[in-house]
Amino acid sequence: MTTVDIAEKLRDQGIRLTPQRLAIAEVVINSADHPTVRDIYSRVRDFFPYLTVATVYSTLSVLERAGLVAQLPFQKESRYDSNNTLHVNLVCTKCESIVDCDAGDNYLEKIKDRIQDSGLFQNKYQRFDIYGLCENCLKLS
Amino acid sequence: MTTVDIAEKLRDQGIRLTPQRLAIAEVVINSADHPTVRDIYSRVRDFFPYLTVATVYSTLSVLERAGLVAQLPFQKESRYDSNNTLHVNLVCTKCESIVDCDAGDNYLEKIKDRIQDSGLFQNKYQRFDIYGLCENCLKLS
DNA sequence: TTTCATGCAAAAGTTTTGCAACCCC
DNA sequence: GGGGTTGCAAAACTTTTGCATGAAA
Repeated sequence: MTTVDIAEKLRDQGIRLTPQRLAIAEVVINSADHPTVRDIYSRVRDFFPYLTVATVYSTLSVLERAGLVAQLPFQKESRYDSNNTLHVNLVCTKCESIVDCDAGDNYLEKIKDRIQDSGLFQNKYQRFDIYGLCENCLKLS
Repeated sequence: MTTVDIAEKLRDQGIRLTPQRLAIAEVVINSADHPTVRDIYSRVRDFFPYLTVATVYSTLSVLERAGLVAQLPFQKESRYDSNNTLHVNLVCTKCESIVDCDAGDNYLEKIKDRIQDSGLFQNKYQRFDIYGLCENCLKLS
């Protein structure tokens, strides 16, 4: 996604536009590796040497409330996902890589629909992780 | 599950049996509310006043490695799940309750099978959370 | 007897908070 | 100009670690 598109998205959501925010949003949205806060901090810091982690945390919570990114808490630290479609995260327990994966046949939609239709719960968003070994770690073992 | 059954399970897994471990395992396995470490600590402490949180953490990691419980990291703190079947966690964003739910039609099994069959990933275990409003919070709103 | 768990204390690491200066709208 | 954001520092909290004592096998 281009810088201009991201700026427009932020404005659409009523988020005040600052250079730091734009840079942070750009890094998270254009990273497919589900970066940690330290990853994001480190990548954005190349452009804003005075940036602090507090600003990164603050911005990420703004982006999350706007629905642009999702926080994925893990045991050690959170990862961030900018894919807001219904998908599965394939989490490698060895190298800690995370890859998005389509579940196929609209299975996830069907599960959510059924729960919604029961009237016992009102769905907002979801997280589906499958833990195991990624292709690369499989080869190495 | 009875104390005797739990003791047997621990022994089967080669876990050294201590009164503290048995009590912690019993609390987690017989709690359907997905307790936090502090919840577990507080419940077991009634019986073992000298118990420390370090022991609770240590025991939980042993139980997790044995596959008896699953850790669910959240933003604030982890919750513990003793349901090792393929299910969905309905997580209320208002009252923070977590209720297990069957997905129906073996959808989860089908999704996992497809990923496994692709040969690109080797499944171990999974976590599927749906966030939203629980029945009770829906009524109150 | 040997090995491992417990309790206690301290450390580590992530995330949050408070506040003054500054920038966006 | 007004209100929200940044940067800096410190605090809060969960989780981990080290080590001596004590209990399980």
